[in-house]
Amino acid sequence: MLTERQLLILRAIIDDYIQTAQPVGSRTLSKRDDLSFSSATIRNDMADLEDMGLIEKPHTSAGRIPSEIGYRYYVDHLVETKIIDERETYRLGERLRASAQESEVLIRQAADLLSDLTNYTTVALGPNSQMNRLARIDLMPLDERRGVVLIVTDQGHVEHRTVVFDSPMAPDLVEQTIRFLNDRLKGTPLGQLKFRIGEEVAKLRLAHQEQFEFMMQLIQSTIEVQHPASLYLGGKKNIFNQPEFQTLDTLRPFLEWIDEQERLTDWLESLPNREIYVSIGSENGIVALQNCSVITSDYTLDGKTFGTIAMIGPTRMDYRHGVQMMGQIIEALRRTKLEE
Amino acid sequence: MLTERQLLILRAIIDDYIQTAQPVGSRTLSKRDDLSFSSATIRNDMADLEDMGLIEKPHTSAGRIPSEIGYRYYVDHLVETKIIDERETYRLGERLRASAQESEVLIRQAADLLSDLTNYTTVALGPNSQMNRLARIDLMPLDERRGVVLIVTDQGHVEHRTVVFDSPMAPDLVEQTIRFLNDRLKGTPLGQLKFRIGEEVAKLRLAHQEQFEFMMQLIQSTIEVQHPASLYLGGKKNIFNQPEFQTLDTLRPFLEWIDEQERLTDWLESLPNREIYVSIGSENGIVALQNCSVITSDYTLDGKTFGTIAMIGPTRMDYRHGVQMMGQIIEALRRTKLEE
DNA sequence: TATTAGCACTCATATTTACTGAGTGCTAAT
DNA sequence: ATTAGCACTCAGTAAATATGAGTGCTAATA
Repeated sequence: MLTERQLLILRAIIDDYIQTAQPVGSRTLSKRDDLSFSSATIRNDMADLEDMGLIEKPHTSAGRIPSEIGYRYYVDHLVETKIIDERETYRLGERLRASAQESEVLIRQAADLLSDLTNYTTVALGPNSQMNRLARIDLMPLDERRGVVLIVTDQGHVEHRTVVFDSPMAPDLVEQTIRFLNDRLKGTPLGQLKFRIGEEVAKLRLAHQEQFEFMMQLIQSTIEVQHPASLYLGGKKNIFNQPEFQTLDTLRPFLEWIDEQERLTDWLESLPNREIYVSIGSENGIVALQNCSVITSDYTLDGKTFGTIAMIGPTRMDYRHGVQMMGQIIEALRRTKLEE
Repeated sequence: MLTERQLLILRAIIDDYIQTAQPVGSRTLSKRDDLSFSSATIRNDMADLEDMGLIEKPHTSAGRIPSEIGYRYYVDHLVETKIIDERETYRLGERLRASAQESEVLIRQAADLLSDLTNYTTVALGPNSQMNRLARIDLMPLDERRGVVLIVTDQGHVEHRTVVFDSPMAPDLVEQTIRFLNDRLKGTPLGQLKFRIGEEVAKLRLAHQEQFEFMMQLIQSTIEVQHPASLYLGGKKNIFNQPEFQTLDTLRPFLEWIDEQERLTDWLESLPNREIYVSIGSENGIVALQNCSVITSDYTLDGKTFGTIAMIGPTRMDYRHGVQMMGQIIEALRRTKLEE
C-alpha cells in the first residue's frame, strides 16, 4: 500500500512528465510547493515506487518516468471520474448543432472538436449501417441496361451501386419488382437484407420465372454492397507535435496504421462496449500503438446508441483532460436532437 | 549546345542519381562501360554542364546532382515518348476489369495499380460531378418531417442529403413536386442545377404558393450539396521508402499536404488539360511539393473524358518508368468498356 | 587541339576524447 | 523518520582529429 507521501510523489511525477515529456528527478520534485520534503526523502520514496513497478528510469542517471502500471494506477485512482461542466457541455453542443442536421456531419464535427480540444488524434465511427433498417430500395435506370440500386435506411444512410443487366430492363417489370421488394423488406435490418431477399426470391421462384431472373441479378449486385460503417479521422496532424513521435521509427507505424481504414473500423467495432474506457500503452494489444494510449467511448446521438469515438495520444497523454473532454463531447452528443 | 559526350554524361549522371540518390562523381562515371573517358575529361565536361545550369553540387567536395533544369532537359530530350507495350497494356486492362464495373472502383484500382507499379504515391480524381447530368432527383421520406434527397446522375453517381422540413410533408405534394422537378430538370448538368431550380421555382411562385414553400426548403438543402469529385489516394505509404523523405522536415509538409482532400482536389482540377505532363520540383508551385515531381494526365474511361490521375515522387524520380507506366494505365483505362 | 595524369585543396562525415551536469544510492548525522 | 553529504553513473555535447570522395587546375601527352 502506498503512503500519503508516495501518492503525492507519484502524482507529481506523472503530472510533471505529462507536461514536459522529460524524466523527473528528485530535486525538481522537492522544489515543488506541494512537496516540502528534501530530495533525499523523495529519492527514498521513488526507490519504493520503482520497486512496486509504478515508475522506472530510462537509464541510471536520469529521473523517473511513469511505467504503464503507474499510468494505470494514476488513471484508476488519481483521475477524478468525469465531471460534467454544464456550461461547457452546452457550448460544445451549440458548436455541434451549428454545423449540421445530418448525423454523419455531426459526428465528423464532434471528432474534429474533440481533437481541437485535446490536440490528440481522434477517430469516430458512425452507426454501423448493418443495424439500420431498410427504409426503401429503388432502382433508377440510367440507360437500357444500366441502373443504380439505391438503399436508403431509416437513419438517412444511403448505399448505392451501379448494376449492369444482361438484357434490357422492362420498365414495368422493374417497377413491379421494386414495389414487391419494398413491400416485403421495409424495416429489415441491413445485416439481414441478403438473407431476407433470398427468402423472398425463393417464394417467387416458381410463380414468376422472368421476374425471378431479373431479381437474381439485382440481388447479386446488392448483396455485394459492403455497408461500411462511416469512419472519420480528426486531427491527424496533431501527432506531429508530440515529442515522442519526432522520429520516423515511431511515427511511421502510427501513420501507416491509422491510414488503414478497414483495420481501424474493425478495431473500433471490437472494442468493449462501455462509456469511457482508457487503454494504456501495450494494453491495447496493437503493435503500432505500443506507445499510445487510447480513450474510447461509445456514444449516443439523440438518445439512440450510435457509434464509437476514440482519442489516441502518446502513453504520456493528459488523461485527466482527455477523459474530461471525452465526457463533455459524448454528453453534448447525447443531448443533441437530430430534428428540431 | 551540348556535345555528344556531354549528353552521355548528363544522362549517366541523372540515371545514376535516380538510382542511388547519391551525388555522382567523375571517377564513378569514368568506370561505366558506356563512358570510356578519363575522369579528368569527364570533370571538364561536368564543369561545362554545371555552367549551363544542368547539374550542381551540394558542396565543394561532393559529386554532382541534376538541377531542376537538368531534369527538365532529361525529360524533354532524353526520355522516349511513351511506347505502348500492347501485351502489358492488355494485362493491366485485365487486372482493372477484374475488379469491378463501377467506375469509381475502377479508378481506385487504377490508382493503386499505378502506385504498385512505380512505388510512388498516386492521386486519382474521378469525374467532376458538376459535369454529370441529372438522371433523377428523388425525395425518400424517412418519417413525417425528415427525408433523404437523392440526386442520381447519368454516370451513376449518387449524391444524397438528409433534410428536415418545418412541417410534415404531404405525400401527394411531395410526389407532385418531385415529378415536376424530374420533368423539368432531367439532363441538367449538376453545376447548373442550383440555377435551374431557381428558374423553375420562380415560374411556379405565383401559381402554387404551397408547393413553392416546400420546394424552397428542398432547394436550400439540395444546393448545399457540395458535389465533391471523388478523390482517391494510392500508395501513400510509399513515401516512407524514399530516402529524401527520411526526415520530419521533408516528410511532414508532404503528408500534411496530401491529407488535405479539398486542396488536393482543387489542385488536380486546376492542372492544365493534357495527356501526360511532367512537372518538376518547384515548377508545380506548391511549397509542400518543392522536392517532388509530378506526372499528371487526364484520362478517359470507355472513351469518355473522365478525370485526372497524378503520380507524385521525389524530384529524383524515375521519369522514364513513371511516364511509361502512366501511359500504359491511361491507355488501359481508355480501352476499358464499362458495360460488357 | 583534345585528352589525360598528377597534385594540392576542400569539406562532409565518422571517430575519438574530454567535459559537463543532472540524477542516483548509500551512509552518517540530526 | 528525515535529511545532508558525497561518491558514482551516464547521456549529451563539444572540440579535436582523421578519413576519403571529389574537385579544379596545370602541365604533359597524343
